[in-house]
Amino acid sequence: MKNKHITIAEVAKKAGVSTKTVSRVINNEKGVRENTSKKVKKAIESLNYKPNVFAQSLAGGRTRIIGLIYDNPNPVYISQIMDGVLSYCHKMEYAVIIHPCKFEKRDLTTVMQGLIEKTRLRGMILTPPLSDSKELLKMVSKTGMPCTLISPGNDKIRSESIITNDYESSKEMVTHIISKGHSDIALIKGHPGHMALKRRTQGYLDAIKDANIKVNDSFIFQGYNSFESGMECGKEIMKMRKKPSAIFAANDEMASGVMKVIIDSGYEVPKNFSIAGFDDTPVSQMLNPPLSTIRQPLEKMGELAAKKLIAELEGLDFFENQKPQSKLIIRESVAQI
Amino acid sequence: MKNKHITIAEVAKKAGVSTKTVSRVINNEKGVRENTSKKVKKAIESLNYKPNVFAQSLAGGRTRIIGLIYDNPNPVYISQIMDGVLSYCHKMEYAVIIHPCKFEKRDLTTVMQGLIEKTRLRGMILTPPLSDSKELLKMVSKTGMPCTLISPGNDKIRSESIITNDYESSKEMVTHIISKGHSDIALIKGHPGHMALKRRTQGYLDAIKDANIKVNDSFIFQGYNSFESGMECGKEIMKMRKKPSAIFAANDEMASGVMKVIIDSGYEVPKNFSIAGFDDTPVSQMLNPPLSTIRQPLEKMGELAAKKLIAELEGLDFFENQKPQSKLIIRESVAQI
DNA sequence: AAAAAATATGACAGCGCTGTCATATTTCAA
DNA sequence: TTGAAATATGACAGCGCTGTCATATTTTTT
Repeated sequence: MKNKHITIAEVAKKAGVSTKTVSRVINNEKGVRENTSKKVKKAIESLNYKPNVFAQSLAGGRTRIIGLIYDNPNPVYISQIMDGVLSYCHKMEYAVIIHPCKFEKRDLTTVMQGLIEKTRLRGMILTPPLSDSKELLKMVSKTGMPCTLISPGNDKIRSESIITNDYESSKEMVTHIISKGHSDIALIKGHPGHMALKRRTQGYLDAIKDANIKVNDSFIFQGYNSFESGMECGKEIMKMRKKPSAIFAANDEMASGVMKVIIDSGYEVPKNFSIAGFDDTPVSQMLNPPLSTIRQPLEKMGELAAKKLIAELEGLDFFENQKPQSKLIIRESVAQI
Repeated sequence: MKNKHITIAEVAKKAGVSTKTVSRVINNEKGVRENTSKKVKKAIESLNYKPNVFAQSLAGGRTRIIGLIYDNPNPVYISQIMDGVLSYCHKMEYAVIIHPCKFEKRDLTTVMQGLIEKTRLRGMILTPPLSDSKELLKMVSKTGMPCTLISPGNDKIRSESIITNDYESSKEMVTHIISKGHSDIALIKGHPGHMALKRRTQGYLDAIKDANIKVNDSFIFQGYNSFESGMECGKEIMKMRKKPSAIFAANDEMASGVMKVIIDSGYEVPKNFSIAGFDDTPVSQMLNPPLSTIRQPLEKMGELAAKKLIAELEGLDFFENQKPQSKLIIRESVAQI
C-alpha cells in the first residue's frame, strides 16, 4: 500500500519547465510569466499534485505550523477559539499544533521551550490565562517567536493581541441590572490570575459609579471561575444580613453556582435575586431560569488571532478595523425589582 | 533570529560515530552496542539535540502524524476525547492534526481524501457520528490507511474500534429508574445517524423487558441530540393524556430540554417527573435539580484510540483487556414514585 | 587458531523541495 | 536598430535525515 506521490519533477516535466518554476508557481512568487504559470497550474491540476510539506519545510528552512496553547479548563471556550483558529489556518494551509498544558507537570516555561524546539513552530497563539504569564511571555519573546495573545489582561501588549470589549459589555450588563431598579449588586470576581476578568470587574465598578451608587466592598466576592467557587460565594451571600438583590458573576459557571445555592436555600430567581453571568456557555440557556449573560465572539477572535499571526509570519499587513464585539444576551434571570 | 539547530552530523562527530549510528540510536533500532549507544545518548543530551521531524519524514518516507477527525457539535465530548488522544500522542511523539468537519461544505469523502493526501497522515481516529459513515469508512479503507473508530454503532467493526459499555449503563440506568417504582418510562432517542446512541435505546428496551413491563411505543420519542429537540419531545409529552412518570434521554442536552419544558409547564422535577440523561456534561450538575446521568470515560477512550492506532502503525501489540467503563452518576432528578 | 557466522558500523545516495546564482529572454530607451 | 536594464527561467547544491548495502568487528564453531 506504498503511496506513490506525484513530485514536483513530474509536474515540471509535464509542463515543460524546470522544477524551480513549478516551485515559484506553488509559492506565488513573482516573476513568472502569466502564460507559464497557466501551463504549470494546468499540469498541477491534471496530475493532482500536492506539494510535500516535509520537503518544503526542510528545503525552505521554515515550517507552516503554528501552535495553539492553552491551559483553560473550560472546553467550550477553547473549542470555539479553536474552531476559529483551525478554520482560518486550514484556509491558509497552515498546520496547527494544539497543546493543552494540563498534562505538563514540569515548569511550564521549560516545557514550552521544548515544544518550540522540537516541533519547530513558526508562531503561537496563547489563550488566557497563559496570555498573562509574564514568565512565559518573556521566554517566548526571547526566542523571537511571533506570538498572538488572546484577551490578555495587560493592555500594554495590545499590539500583539486580540481583545474584545468585555469592559464595555460588563459595564453594560451592570447598567442593565441597575436599570431594573437594583442598587445592591454583588460581584463575583474571576480568578485573580486571569487578568482579562479584571476588566469585567472594572466594568462593574464603573457602571456602579456612573449610576451614583456607592460601591459596597462587602458585595464583592472573590471567585475562582468554577461552579464550586460560585457556590462558595453564594453561601457567603446567603449568610449576610443585608443581602444584595442582584448578583453579577464574571462567568456563567460561577453564576450557576450561586444560582444553585440560592435555590437550595429556598429562594427564587429572579424573584428574590437577580443573576447575570458572562460567556453564554450552553448551560446558560438550560438553566432555570435561563441566564442573562454576555456572549463573546470567540470563534471570530480565534480567527483574528490566526490571521494576525499569519500576517506577521508572511510579512503581510493586518487590518481589522472593527474589534470583535461581545453582546448582551438578555434572558430571564434578571427581574425588575 | 535565525534559529540554528543542532544536526545529526554534529552529534555524530561529538560521539565519534557515523550519522547512521546516531540515527539508529534515535530510532531504537537494534544492532547498536550498549557502549556506543551510551556515547551517542550522552552527545545528544549534551548538545540538546532534537531530530528534525521534517527531514525524518522526508527521508524515511513516513510521517508521525495522525488525524483526529470529528463532526460533533458537542465541544465537551470532543475536548475530552481530544485530551486523551493528545496526551498519548504527545508521549509517543506523534503529532495530531485536528480536523473538525464543520467548515467543509463539499462532499465529506472528497474533502477527507484531500486531507489525507495533503497532510500525509499515517492514520486517523474517527469520532461519532463519523465513525458510522459507511461512505467515509469505505473510502478510508480503500486508501489502506489505519483508522480507529470511537464508539461506532456497528459492532462488526469492533476489531478496530474503541467502545464502552453504553448498552449496559443505559440498561442499568433504566433499571435504576424502575427500581424507584416507575413503570411508565419514556425514552428520548438520539439522532438516528448516531449509531452509538442506538445501543442506548437497546439498553432501555432490554431493561424494560427484563422488568416485565410492556414496551409502550408511544413513550419512545425521536430526538436529535440538541437541547431544542429535547424541548420538542418534552412538549409532545406534555400534550399526552397519559404521561410517563420518568423520562430517560440519550444525552444530557435533550434531558435538559425536556426538563425545561416540564418546569415551564408548571410541573416539578423530580416530584412530577423523573429525568435521567447520558454523558455527564458539566451542565448536568448545574441544573436544578442536578441530573442523574451516565459518565463515559471519554478521555480514557481517546487515549485508547490513540494507543491502538499507534500500535498498529508501529506493528506493536495492543492489549487492553479491560474495556473502559461508563458509570452511573446518581443525583437528584430521579425520585421514588 | 583459523574459518564461518553473526553482529555492529559506516559510506553514500537520495527523499522532494527551495535558495542562490547564472543564464536566457523580453522590454525599453536612445 | 542596438545596447542596457528589467524580467523570466533554469541548473544545481543542499536542507537533515534514513535506506541500502558494503565493510569492519566480534562471536561462535570447528
